Amino acid sequence: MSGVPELLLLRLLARREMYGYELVKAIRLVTSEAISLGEGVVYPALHGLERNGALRAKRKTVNGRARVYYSLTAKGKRRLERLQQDWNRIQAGVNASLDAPSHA
Amino acid sequence: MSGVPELLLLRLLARREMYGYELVKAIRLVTSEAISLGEGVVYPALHGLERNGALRAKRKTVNGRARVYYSLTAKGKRRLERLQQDWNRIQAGVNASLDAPSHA
DNA sequence: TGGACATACCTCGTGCTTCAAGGTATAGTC
DNA sequence: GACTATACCTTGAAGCACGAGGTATGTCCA
Repeated sequence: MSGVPELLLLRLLARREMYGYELVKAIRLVTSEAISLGEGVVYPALHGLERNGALRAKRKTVNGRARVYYSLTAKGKRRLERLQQDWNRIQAGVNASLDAPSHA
Repeated sequence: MSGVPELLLLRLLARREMYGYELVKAIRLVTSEAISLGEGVVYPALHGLERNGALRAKRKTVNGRARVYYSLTAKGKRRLERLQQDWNRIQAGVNASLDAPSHA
């Protein structure tokens, strides 16, 4: 039903490559604290997306810190588009319910 | 994260009392097929909401058919308001992420 | 020197939600 | 007598999300 975490990750990574820890903070920031995904959600999600070919991982060391940068593959782009459609569909459905008249 | 099914059920029941089978069809109808909750989702959800005092159940027989009508309690109304706020928060967060600029 | 804090990665166990599939029974229709 | 619609329900499996924990390095300050 949800898949929101995956959608957010893919969307951010569609713009530029980022690493896990950065994504955790970026999501809090972009959503003005409305959504806060813990590391326990983000890391497993990234591994899963890499495993099924939606993401590509690249290891880099910056300031003596090991980072794992992720970027979207073609498959990941397709997946993002589909999740985005799903989200729009659900959003429309829920909002219709919230606004709906007392019903016929 | 989600709680969408619960939100939809409470929202519909806030307008008028309804029974399970009716709710299943109403959700499909109101959301133009965008969201379709099976009976395996709806019945357990209703039972759970009744158990914790958000709903009141009333048995009626109509046309020889046994129906269980549900209506909101005061507690259910409060729960609905909270879920609705959560939903708005999440919706805003996700949409902000979708629109967000490439980031600073 | 050592303590605290931020950075950066990770896993594990638990529990909740959701789903599809199946099961019962009555009423109406052909 | 068979099929469809109404109406209720449970169960088992799968997927998701979360908090709590664990490791290690760099920085800053006292």
